Amino acid sequence: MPELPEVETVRRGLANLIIGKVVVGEVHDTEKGFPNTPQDVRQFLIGASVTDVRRRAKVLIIDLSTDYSLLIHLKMTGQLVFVGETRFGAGHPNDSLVNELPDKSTRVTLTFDDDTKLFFNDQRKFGWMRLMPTVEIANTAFMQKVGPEPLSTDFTTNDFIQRLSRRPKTNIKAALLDQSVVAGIGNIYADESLWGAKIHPTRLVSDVTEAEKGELYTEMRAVMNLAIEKGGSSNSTYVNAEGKKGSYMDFARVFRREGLECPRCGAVIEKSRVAGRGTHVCPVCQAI
DNA sequence: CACTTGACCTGTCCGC
DNA sequence: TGCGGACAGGTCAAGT
Repeated sequence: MPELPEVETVRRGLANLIIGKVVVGEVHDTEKGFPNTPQDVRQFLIGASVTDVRRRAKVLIIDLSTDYSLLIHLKMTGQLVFVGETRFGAGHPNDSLVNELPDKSTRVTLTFDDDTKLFFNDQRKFGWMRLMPTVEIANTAFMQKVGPEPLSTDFTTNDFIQRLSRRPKTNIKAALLDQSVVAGIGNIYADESLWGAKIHPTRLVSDVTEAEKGELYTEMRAVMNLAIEKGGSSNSTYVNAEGKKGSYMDFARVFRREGLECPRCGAVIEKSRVAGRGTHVCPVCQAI
C-alpha cells in the first residue's frame, strides 16, 4: 500500500476514528515489529489517550497524552485496520472483519476504551511500530535526513531543482525515490510523475534540463494531489480505516499498464527494471 | 565519497 | 498439479 498518498489516507481515516480514545490494551508478538519493553508499554501507552494523528513522509505518528508517540512505518505490505462499532454506525465496511482479525499477519493489536480495535497487519514483516517520546522524533536519523513534503507550500520548484542537483550522477528515477531529496515518493508515483513530465527514468539527473525538472515538479505534485483525492492505490480487497478503497489505479497512466496503449500517444507501454524496481515507460513520450 | 546492489520476509503468479 | 524462480507499493547495510 504505502506511499505518501496511501499513508495520508490512513492518517485521515485514523484521525476521524481514534482521536480522543484511550488505549486500554496492547498485544504484540514480534520484537522486530514492536521493540518496546512491556514496562514502557505499561507506562506510556496503556491508559494514554490519542491526542493527534500526524504524518511525516511515509511515517505515521500517533501522539499520546503521555507525551509519547507511536511511530508506524507500513513499508511494503503493512496495514492498519480499524474494527468495531464506529461513529459511522453499523454497516461499516470493516464490520465483517470482526471475526477475521487478528490473523497470522497481525503484529500488534491495540484495544480502545470503547472496545474498538486497531490491528497492525504486515505480511512481509518489513514494517514497524515503536513508542518514543514525542520530542525525540525530530532527532531520529530518518527525520534528520528526510527531504521536504512535496505538497508543502514552502516547497518550490527551485527547491526541487536544487535538491535534485545533489544527486547529479544517478538516474532521475533513483533520485525521485531517494527520500532525502523529497519525501513520500515511491515506485508507483515515481513512474506516474516521470510519464507526466515526459522524462525517461534512466536519464541522469545532470542530463535532465531545468525546464524538464520544473515539469517534473508540477507533475509530481499533480499526481500526489490526485492520488490523495482518490484515496491512494490499492490492488487488493483491503479496505482502509474509513472503509474506503483507494481508486488511483483506475487513473494510472503507465504503472502496471505494460502492453497497453499510452493514453497520450497510443504507443505500447513497456516494463523494465530501473533502480532495482519494476519501471513502466512510454517509449515514445519518454524518449531517452 | 557517490552510487548500486543485496538483504530483510512471505505470498503469489508464471513457466516448465 | 508440482516445483523453481521472479517479483511485490520500502529502506538500510554492505558492496563496488
